[in-house]
Amino acid sequence: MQPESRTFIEEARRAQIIACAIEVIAEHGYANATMARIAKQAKISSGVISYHFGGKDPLIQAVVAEVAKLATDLMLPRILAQPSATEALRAYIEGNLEFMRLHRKPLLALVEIVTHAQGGESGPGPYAEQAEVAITDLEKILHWGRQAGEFRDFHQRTMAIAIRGAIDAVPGRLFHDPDFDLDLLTRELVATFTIATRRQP
Amino acid sequence: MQPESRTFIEEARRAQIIACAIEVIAEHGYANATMARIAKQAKISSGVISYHFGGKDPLIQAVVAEVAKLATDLMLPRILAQPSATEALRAYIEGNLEFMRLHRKPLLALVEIVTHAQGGESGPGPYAEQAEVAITDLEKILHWGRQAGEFRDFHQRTMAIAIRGAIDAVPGRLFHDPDFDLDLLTRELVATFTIATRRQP
DNA sequence: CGACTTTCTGGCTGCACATCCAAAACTTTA
DNA sequence: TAAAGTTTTGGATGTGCAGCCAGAAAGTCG
Repeated sequence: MQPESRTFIEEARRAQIIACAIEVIAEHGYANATMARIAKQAKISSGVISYHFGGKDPLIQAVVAEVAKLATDLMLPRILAQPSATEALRAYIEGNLEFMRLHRKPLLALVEIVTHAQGGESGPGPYAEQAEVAITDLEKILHWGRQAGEFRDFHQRTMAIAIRGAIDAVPGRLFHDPDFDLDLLTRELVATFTIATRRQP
Repeated sequence: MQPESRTFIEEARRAQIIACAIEVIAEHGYANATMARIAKQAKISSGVISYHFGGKDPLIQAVVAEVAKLATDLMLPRILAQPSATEALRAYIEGNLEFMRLHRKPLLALVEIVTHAQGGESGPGPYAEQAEVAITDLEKILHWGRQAGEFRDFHQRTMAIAIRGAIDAVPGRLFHDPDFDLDLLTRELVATFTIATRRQP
């Protein structure tokens, strides 16, 4: 069913259920996020979720789409506005960490889903592609900097993996230590990778 | 029951079951690693596992202990043998990636367990401490380099998080892309963090 | 107001799983 | 070899879950 053809009630319910799913997953972890629990959070019967989404998997997918949209909307414009690759890299790192500050719970929910969800058997997992895209996008910035002569001669893919790895490690820290100094962390990460990528004297 | 007081059969069974658990978890993922499946892999009845380990949780703990021991035995001597912090950091990164090469399956199993296991509710999770220790150990190397004047003036904890994040991102890549060039990755990661940490001219 | 559609409820069903257990098979001891 | 101990089997039990459905409630339109 397309968004345009949805009732007002339909839209409201979907939004409410997605919000409650995010809340429950972020607070109690993916494994404890049962249909019943999400329904209880929304103060509705669990059948309603099946009615509007068709099952648990589609609901989870909707949550992922929602959070991914939030993140893209926040970060993409910032990155594209930069005049140089060095500044784009800075904006990339800052944007990621800013998102963690502004949307803690949605981010935690996303991380829970991406790390815990799996589509039967050892296969790539349903969100491997998402991770791959994140790496490739970052590689584009690095490529830009290499072309422009701003960066030193490193292996793009490895550098992309290192940077994303460092960023992806933050939610876990944030989760277990809420008093984490994100500003400090942001400054230090930007400094570290600016030094690590720049053309050496 | 202490290791010394265990029968020959007891020891053999425990080792066999742990090996099979590693195999199953690494090949099929934590979620698909049921008692029945591990038992089938070992060609025994599932009751035997309960008999020797007392349940699933203790088995998983035993697996973690086993792999952690493997890793420590490989890496610690290498790191302690280095004459400078810079070389210790190199040995740390190389040791970690060498471990991934030599013990792919045990490592995958460990990662699966650490990311998927959880002890009810949102609490710290049973292996949060393990991760914390890994960070703290790395901080010791960084502290050494700072004291010795080899490294620049960065925030130790953030740098430790970045380095571990980069290393921890590798298993995921390795898992979905077995033809990954680990040698290249190792060289590049060492180069990147050597540059990122060294005293700037 | 009625017919009709959309939305919701609460409980039922079936499945996958860890755990438990009684008895069988095996091993050690005397 | 018999008795006592250990190990293994295979199935029974109970739990927690997603999905399903019959009917109730709420909303819409002539």
